Amino acid sequence: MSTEARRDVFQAIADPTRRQIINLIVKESMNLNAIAENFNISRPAVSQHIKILTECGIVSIRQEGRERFCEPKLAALKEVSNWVDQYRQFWNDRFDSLDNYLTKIQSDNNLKK
Amino acid sequence: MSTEARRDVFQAIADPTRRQIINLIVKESMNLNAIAENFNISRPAVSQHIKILTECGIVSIRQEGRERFCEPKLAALKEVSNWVDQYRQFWNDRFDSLDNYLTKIQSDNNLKK
DNA sequence: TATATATGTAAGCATTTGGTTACGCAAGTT
DNA sequence: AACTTGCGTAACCAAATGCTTACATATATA
Repeated sequence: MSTEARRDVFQAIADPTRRQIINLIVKESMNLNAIAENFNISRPAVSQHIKILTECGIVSIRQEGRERFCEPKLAALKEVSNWVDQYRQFWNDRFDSLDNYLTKIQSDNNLKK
Repeated sequence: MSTEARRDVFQAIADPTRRQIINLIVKESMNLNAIAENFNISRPAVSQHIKILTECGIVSIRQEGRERFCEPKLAALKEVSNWVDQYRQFWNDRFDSLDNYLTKIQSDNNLKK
């Protein structure tokens, strides 16, 4: 994790631990120690994951006394949703079952030219 | 990219170059050199990206003489689609506009307990 | 057959990533 | 005031990532 970098939602969700963190706090807002209890990694490691999630807008922090509660801001996942949605047709159409839909798409493209 | 590792769809799409490759070949099946022409990185670098995409099932190769055409198998993105879909409600519901839907979810959870 | 083309792969390298331990500090508690 | 709790961050480290160049191999083509 180290210092910093350009944070990106796709990169943020690439890590399985971070996906698990999202899945945890979506059920219930949790403070950092509570989150860390669910993993075998150290508390600072979790803290760094949270930092990444915060930096790319997937998580927001609500301070409450000395505790910091993590809340998901899942609208940040819209970017991923939009990206993947543009390809949805390619596995939903009737050619899917024939396992040759790609060839079909290919020939469609050729027709357009 | 290096040698090998446990390939994962989420990790595969984390790289912007790989997302661009997907976007290229979905329009038209292309061989490796044709793909590489679209990037400023070397041909072997593209080859390694293709390898990763192949290993996690997003791309398949159709050999044709000495050329190898890359075709997308976008059903592999289903995993991403399913993952992100489970959170879709959290940015589609009416609380979204109030920007406090998370608080709502939180209180819902509390009620259930 | 000799050459050109299309590609894979190994080796090397700088950077990033994900983890650790050690420490510091603010906010509660005694 | 002294102690405990919750957390951030720095320093360090091993492994992974993304790239390069160099080379090998298979398939056309002249």
